[in-house]
Amino acid sequence: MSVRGRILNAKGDLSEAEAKVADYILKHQQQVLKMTIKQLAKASNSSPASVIRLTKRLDIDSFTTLRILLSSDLTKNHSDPKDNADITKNEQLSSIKEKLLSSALQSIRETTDQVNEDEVDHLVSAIIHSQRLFIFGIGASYLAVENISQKWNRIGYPTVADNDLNALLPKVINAGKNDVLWIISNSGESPEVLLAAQTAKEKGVKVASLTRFGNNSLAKLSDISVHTSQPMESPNRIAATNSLLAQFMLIDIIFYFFVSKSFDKSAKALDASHRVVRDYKQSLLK
Amino acid sequence: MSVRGRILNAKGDLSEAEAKVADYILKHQQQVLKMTIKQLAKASNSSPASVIRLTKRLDIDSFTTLRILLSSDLTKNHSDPKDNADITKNEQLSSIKEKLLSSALQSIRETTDQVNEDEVDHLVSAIIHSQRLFIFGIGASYLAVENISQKWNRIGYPTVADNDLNALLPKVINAGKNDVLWIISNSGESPEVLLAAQTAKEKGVKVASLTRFGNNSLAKLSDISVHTSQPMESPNRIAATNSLLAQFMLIDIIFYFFVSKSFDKSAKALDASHRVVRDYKQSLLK
DNA sequence: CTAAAATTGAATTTTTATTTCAAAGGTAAA
DNA sequence: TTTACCTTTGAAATAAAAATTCAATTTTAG
Repeated sequence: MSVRGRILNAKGDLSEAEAKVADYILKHQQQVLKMTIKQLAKASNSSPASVIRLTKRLDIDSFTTLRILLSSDLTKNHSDPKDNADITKNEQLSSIKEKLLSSALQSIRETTDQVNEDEVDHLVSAIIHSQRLFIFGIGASYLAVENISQKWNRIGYPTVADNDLNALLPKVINAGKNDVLWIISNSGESPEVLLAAQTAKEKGVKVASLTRFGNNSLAKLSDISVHTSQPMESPNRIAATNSLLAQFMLIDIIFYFFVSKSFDKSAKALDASHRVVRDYKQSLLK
Repeated sequence: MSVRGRILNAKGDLSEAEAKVADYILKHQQQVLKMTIKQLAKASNSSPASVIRLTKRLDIDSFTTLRILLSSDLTKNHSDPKDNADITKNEQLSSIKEKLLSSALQSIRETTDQVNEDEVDHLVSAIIHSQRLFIFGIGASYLAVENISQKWNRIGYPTVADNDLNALLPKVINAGKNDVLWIISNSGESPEVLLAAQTAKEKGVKVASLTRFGNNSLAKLSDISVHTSQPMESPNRIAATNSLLAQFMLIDIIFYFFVSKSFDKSAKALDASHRVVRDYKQSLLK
């Protein structure tokens, strides 16, 4: 995993001094490459000991190794300077393409990079052992809800998808321990989704969430939480777009992991689904 | 210049001991990354002093820098050989991630690459000048329909989104020359979408389509057609997934081109939409 | 309010990088 | 052949950097 991914993943567990170092690294990756521990400690207002503690916490064996990883990351992600540029008036199509492509690639790469394997594992197990799977999300996140719903339906795990709290709550009230409610929310702060989560918890329904990275109320409330990468500082307009792609990427990863884990049942079902849809279309043509 | 390049360039000027170190580095780049000077000296049958003399001769300021350059070189030249592998039983999450990532990046890159600028231009003009925009798609493509609908709604162009022919046809029957029907279909061959296209054409409604690349009936029927890249020969299971990401990427490109072209109206509306949703959430919290 | 645990950076120790330097070997002119 | 003068080399010394220890301090839990 990349240094950036490691840092974002560990963010919650870092002490204050460690977090200062981590922030400095995120913001000055290029410079850190050429720094010694002492310099980095000074630049980030901490101490050499904290720098070392951070590297250990990131599961990197030495500061030297950290620099090597960082160098590799920077080469890999070497993204054009087009970064972070917002869309402007009367722009050329080619310029828009470049901007969107570079930020899309970055989002997708980073999201994949920082997938938390344990959480995905929990989520997949929870779904496999659940009786029913409820999925909830509003606004743009409802697209992710639909996507999840369609995918799991295709492998023989019927789901209940909602984007209306009034429709969801009665179902949740009557749900129980063997059910899972998976909530999608980019910010993790919409009152609607928080209410849904709270209600589910009170009924003993297992709550999973998919949010963007970083502290948010929904993730805190959830039993299981997975994350998309937080776009660096990409402008408002593009950010919304990237979060969708990132959500879809993450869903794909989770879905295919699920398929792989329940292969005998799921893969067969998936192939059968493709076949039945094709046959249906054939019959319509006659 | 890469470390390898530097060494080959300097080859003639190296002393015997320096050459031994240089050879060792060329043959064991990966290991050298993790070695100290002393270890490298021993492994190459020379001395620490010779190692340093070599780095200076290569015009590299320190051994630490040499390692950083080497790390970058290795990353740059490491190409991903994970093409076309399907998901199998009980696979590691990391392996699934790699497969999905590499095929996702490819789809998105290719789709962006082969955007037909003229067609996008036509489509954008048609929408700008239209009275009403109908969007239609079934199955997984309905996610793209919803995505388009939400995006244009946000900039003050209300849309009519459907995934049910029974709901769509009555609307199309009563539509006219100034309306646009945009149909999303990966294959471009579903009977439902072909029927929708035919009906619209008969009523003089302009038909746009978004399909995968290559000959397909829907594209032929359409007045305007845009394409996602045709996945090379990626296996069935992953292909479905990639086509969604590619559709979304293409939609983003078209959308932001649209925003850029109608900037004064759209950008303002977009920002206002973000604001009004935020305010609404604030009010719910009180 | 107190005891235990966690956090922190100064100081120290350990390790690594770099420089120095004397020995060894080579070369060319006398 | 001798001698003076390069060049190369690695052992040893030095300098620098990395990693650890530990006591002081803050935070947390009871």
